Amino acid sequence: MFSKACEYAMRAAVYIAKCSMEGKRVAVKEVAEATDIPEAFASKVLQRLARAGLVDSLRGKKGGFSMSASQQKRSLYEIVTLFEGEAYFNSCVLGLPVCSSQNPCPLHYQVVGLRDALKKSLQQTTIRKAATEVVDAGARLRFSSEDDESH
Amino acid sequence: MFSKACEYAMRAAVYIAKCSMEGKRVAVKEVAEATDIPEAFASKVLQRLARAGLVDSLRGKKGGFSMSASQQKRSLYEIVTLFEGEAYFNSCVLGLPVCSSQNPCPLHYQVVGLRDALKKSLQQTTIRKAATEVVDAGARLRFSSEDDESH
DNA sequence: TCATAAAAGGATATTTTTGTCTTTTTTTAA
DNA sequence: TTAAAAAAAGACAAAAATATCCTTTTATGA
Ligand code: FES
Ligand code: FES
Repeated sequence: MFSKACEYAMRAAVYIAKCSMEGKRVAVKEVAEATDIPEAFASKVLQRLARAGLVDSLRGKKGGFSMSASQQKRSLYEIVTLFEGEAYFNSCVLGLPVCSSQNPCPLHYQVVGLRDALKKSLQQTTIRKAATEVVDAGARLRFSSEDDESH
Repeated sequence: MFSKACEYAMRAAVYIAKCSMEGKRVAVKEVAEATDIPEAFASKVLQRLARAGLVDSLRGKKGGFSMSASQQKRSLYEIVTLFEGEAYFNSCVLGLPVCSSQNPCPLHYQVVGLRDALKKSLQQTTIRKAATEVVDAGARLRFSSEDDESH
């Protein structure tokens, strides 16, 4: 459905939002561990999110990543289009170069509604909302997030 | 959404079904042209469909690909799982190793319904039905399928 | 000032996907 | 029986995605 990079970006963003809600800035290393992303890859993904203005980054000792309130209000849709391309939710399921009701593929009317519903769902889901799911409902960002608490 | 191979497989299968409905066996070359798939790649994809029993293939002069009535009744879902793996419609959108209501990710309840709807839709859509769309409603399997008629 | 911690950036490596080419096998029909 | 046409099979090539490593820049605080 989504590329690894995109999945990683969503998991990482939600984790950073969660931390920011708790007033905590986080380093790549912690994000990577908390979300089960290879650390070096997480670094790349976060760079990209930072360049796109979806997260703030601060270099140097005591640096790390954080999200302001307004950044937390951005939608998961923005992350997906950043990593999958703007066209993602307008592309033909059968891979035809354009998707349109004028020239539909045989699956067009079957799936176009579902595709739009997914798009809307992601547009309406803020990063903050997803982070709240983690805090309030115990939703996971890695297989055994319980492991975090051990020390 | 789907890999190229999977998109190609669906387009090719629908085209072969259409031809078989017209009582015509088709060669890779024609399938490739009619569906805008690189010919050599189409050959690989069709081999795989044939090994899976979703299409019949006949070697030699006057050979080619065809689909029996029962093959035409197979669903597009079968093609997708063949190329994307059985787990495709049960996988976590955020890439977690398992998707379950027990251990949901923060998007689980948002998307699980849509994912299941897509699954059902593909399960209920036979290859024949998609081919009928092409014949009856003029649905496309390549950008300008009108070009076929020129000679 | 200097050691340390952290992100940024760049180069490289690995794996997967996509795509191509060549040879072999099978079938048909002249 | 032989030439031609077609799929099957295998090897190879190119591109993209994923992953890792190393160096540079920036900030902090001792
Ligand atoms: S044309 Fe294929 S999904 Fe719209
Ligand atoms: S757990 Fe992520 S979609 Fe079900």
